[in-house]
Amino acid sequence: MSDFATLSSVTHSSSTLSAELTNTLRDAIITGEIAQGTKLSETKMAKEFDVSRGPLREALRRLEGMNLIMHIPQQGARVVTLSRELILQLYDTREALESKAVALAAVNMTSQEIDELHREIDAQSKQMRENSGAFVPAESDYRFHEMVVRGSKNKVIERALIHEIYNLIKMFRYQNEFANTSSTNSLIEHRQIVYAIEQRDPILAEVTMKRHIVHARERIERRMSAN
Amino acid sequence: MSDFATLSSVTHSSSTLSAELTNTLRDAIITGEIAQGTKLSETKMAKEFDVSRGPLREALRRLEGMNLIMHIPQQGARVVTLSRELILQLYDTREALESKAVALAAVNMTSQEIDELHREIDAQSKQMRENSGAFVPAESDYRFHEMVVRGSKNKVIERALIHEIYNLIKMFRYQNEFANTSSTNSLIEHRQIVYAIEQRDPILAEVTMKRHIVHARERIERRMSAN
DNA sequence: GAATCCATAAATGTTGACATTTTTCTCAAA
DNA sequence: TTTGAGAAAAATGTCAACATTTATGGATTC
Repeated sequence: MSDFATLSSVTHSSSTLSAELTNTLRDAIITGEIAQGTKLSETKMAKEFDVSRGPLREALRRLEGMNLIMHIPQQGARVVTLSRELILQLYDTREALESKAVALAAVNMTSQEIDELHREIDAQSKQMRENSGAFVPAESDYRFHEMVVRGSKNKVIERALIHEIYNLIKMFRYQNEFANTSSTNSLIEHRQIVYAIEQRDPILAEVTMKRHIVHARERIERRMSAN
Repeated sequence: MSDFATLSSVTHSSSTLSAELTNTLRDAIITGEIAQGTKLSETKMAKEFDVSRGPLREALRRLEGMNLIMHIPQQGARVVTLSRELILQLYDTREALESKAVALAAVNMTSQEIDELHREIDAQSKQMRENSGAFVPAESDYRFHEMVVRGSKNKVIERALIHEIYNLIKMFRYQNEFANTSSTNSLIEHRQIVYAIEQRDPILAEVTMKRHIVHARERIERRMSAN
């Protein structure tokens, strides 16, 4: 555990202390600064972050809602452990939600939003030409997928993915280099997805997205030994 | 609002006060005892339930994670309002998640679990023959769908549905008689779903479940005027 | 009569202390 | 050495009071 109060200084100020703590702890968990499986002692953390236990406990309840920690009454909270099983289940869930999201996006996105998608994958293309390494940068990949999800205009799907799935996937990718967004294939698939949206073809969009995520899942399953 | 502490006496005791409060408030919101859009005043509720604001606030953070309330910093929490838009988005989300769940269930369910599914729909069949009213009882319908979801063995999908989707759908159905599980068609569709699982045919199971939920969605969309 | 400002009231955010449960450590006995 | 009981320590659960922000209401002005 050591001293994970270090990140707190960098955190942008939110409206309430509890909300700030939530963001700080979320980031510390995603990056692994607080390791998987760590017991989150309220008393120790309250001292480290120099806050009282009230707001801290509220932040823990929120992180529980994000699937980032598990809480057992009378025993406390632990950071989630990313087992091979959980990762694959996350990708199955993502496949279901995000393929539906892109089908809706094909109907509901504005042409302006589609333009933004183009700009994002053009940037990806440029970065991959410049850097010899054939990887879509993680941040850009997240932006792309979040733009699609927001384009669905479905707040329930949006919240489920962004609030409860993506954080865990980010955590996994941040802490496992081999999980990174991979080859030029991803960029090609991104182009296919945008094409389907542009054609206002929800079925094509859904199939294309499904394949994109299944590919990612397969890549991960292959590279992951037992865990 | 009036006196929504009445239900608290019926609540089964959980391990912590905060967890009890969460369940009590969840039920009160689902039944409409606390009406949609109601401002949830911490001070008033603390008095009514005779608890301090600490555990109450933690319960509110959890209900927020269940999509049952919305919280605005420095302003407080309100019970969610079930707009026509939100209901349809819930059903779209459910369609995506539950059709994936049943596909997984077709692969992962034990034959013992499938037997339980049979018992449940047999009970539904019996109840519909006895009561002239051609409705699948809501509680039995929930049990059926939850058994399927658990059968997927995917904890992420299970939590998303049970924790964040079903509560809102229960709330909608409880507060709108017209939203009830409808005709004999539902029972037939349940039988088709069990058949597909029994055949270990994930694709058939997925298509069948998707149709089942789309039908429910269409029924609701028809019966709902603007909102 | 409507709008604005200020004082008051009330609500949310935060804190530190108390209560109860769980964990840890010590010491004795098998 | 290992096991078990019991006391001590530490952790989680809960409460009541304080701080700060937001909402309310009446008086004043236009």
